Amino acid sequence: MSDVSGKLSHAEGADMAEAEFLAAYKVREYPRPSVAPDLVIFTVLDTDLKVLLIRRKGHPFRGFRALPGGFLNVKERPEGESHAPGWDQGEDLEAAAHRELAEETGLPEGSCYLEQLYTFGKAGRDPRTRVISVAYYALVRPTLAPLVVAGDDADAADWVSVQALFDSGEKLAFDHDEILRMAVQRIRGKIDYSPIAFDLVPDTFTVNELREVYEAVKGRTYDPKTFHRKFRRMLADNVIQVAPGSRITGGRRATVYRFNRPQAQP
Amino acid sequence: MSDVSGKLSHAEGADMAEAEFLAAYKVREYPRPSVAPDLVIFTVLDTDLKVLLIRRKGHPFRGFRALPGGFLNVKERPEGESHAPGWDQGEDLEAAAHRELAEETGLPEGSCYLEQLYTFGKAGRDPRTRVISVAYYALVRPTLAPLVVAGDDADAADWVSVQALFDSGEKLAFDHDEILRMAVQRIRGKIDYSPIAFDLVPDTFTVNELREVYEAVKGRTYDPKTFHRKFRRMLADNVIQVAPGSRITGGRRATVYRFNRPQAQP
DNA sequence: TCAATAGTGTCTTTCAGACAGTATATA
DNA sequence: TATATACTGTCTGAAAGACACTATTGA
Repeated sequence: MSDVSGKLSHAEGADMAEAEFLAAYKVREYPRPSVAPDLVIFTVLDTDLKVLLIRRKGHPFRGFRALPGGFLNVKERPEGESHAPGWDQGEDLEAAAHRELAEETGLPEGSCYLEQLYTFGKAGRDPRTRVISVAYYALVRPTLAPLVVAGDDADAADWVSVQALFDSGEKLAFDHDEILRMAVQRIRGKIDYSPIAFDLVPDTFTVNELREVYEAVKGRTYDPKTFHRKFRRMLADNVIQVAPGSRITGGRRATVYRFNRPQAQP
Repeated sequence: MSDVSGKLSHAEGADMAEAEFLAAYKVREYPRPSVAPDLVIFTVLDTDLKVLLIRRKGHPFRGFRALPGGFLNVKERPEGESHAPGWDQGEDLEAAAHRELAEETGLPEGSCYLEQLYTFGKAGRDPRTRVISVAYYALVRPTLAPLVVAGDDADAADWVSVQALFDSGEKLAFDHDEILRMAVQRIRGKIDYSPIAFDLVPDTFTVNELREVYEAVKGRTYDPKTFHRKFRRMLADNVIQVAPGSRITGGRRATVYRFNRPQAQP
């Protein structure tokens, strides 16, 4: 059940050396699906969680809003045996998601947090052809959000309030409602035990700015004092550091902080 | 970037009604990957977390252990326009995972917990052809585990101790080490805030049996009294109920309980 | 009676939510 | 000085870890 030998029978394959086997291997001719990385791109603007949506100009779901997405670039195996093994199979799935993110937002690669969400593979979810959608979610800092190209007319991308969208009952294209709901659920859960909130504030931020991000994501208020205590714990644990300078917004001068991004340990 | 119109130009598509568009739609001829549901099937036997592995009989990775898996059945669109829309695109991705699970274990569908884990899509992860692996993990009750066919010779499946496997440094086929590690990490995290432990005990169980499952999954011990308190809270919250009967294992008679599976709310 | 398991009570720490009040800036 | 924002201290309750002890059964 788990082995596939293409046009080689199992017995033949088992008696050959690996390099020989691979050189002789032919892809089975069964139909394959398209694989599409779709993106749920979030930011927080005006203490409100927003998602980047495009308006579909063609069928199907013409006129509906949709999540931006694209297709995974796959390369076929070259005919000559000389190329195998180690031939170029195309781009990594994650690289495709990063590429799409950069194309859709116009932001440089690596400027946003990106993580895989879930893979959606119901038959018929795209009426044109069989498509497996690997959904990713991305977090864009509010300082970068206004730079996102809001309307090169190929696909006019807009920041849409998630709450307003849910309240309106507007239906998205394909199964994108389901994808969006799952993404919101994911970040609401994840913000409690991982530092994703720091990818939704500017590089330096005040306590209240961080609190407002929590409130926007969770869709509820936090007691400022209780939040301050959580903040002080993070400071004590060296998760955040005091940054130079300060900020003022109508009252007392506020300390600004910086997230102490943990170094990748090798 | 996000729209695909196959062999129809964008402008043509935009001026047609949806049914017409779909009838005229032709699949673009770009290469596609295979999509493979791979399974990380866990059980707990002798207070030890086990995973079901097969031994590969053919290239590549001949002789290595691997996770069981298969391929998603995809149907191509019929040529005649009469069939569109609503033609059969093949099986749902999740259905493919359930099917594979039933095939690999010999257990009836629906007898195990199954959940999507992550999608692995590095180029070159399968040297034969481009494969996107959608990994799922499954939980098999210890009462069912011995029924799993341990050696129909196509792919001799075995319950392997996860800890022993990690300690041995044995390398699995493909990127299955990475998949297994992520699956273990997932259930270790998830057991703390969701009722997956109840899918790793018999239908009725004692407090200590449930504790042993936690210990096996988390790879650490729990203070029996502290665990008992957690258990009493679940009883108070009606998460579990006292079941008829009792069990005895060499000492005092133990009460048996049943998980009060929450009904799916419509 | 002994061994083995089942089950309970209490202390301590940690953390979150909910409360009122002080400090410092602009206008 | 008035007002808006930044920041602090304390009480309470929920839950987890770590401790010693009692209860019931089979051998």
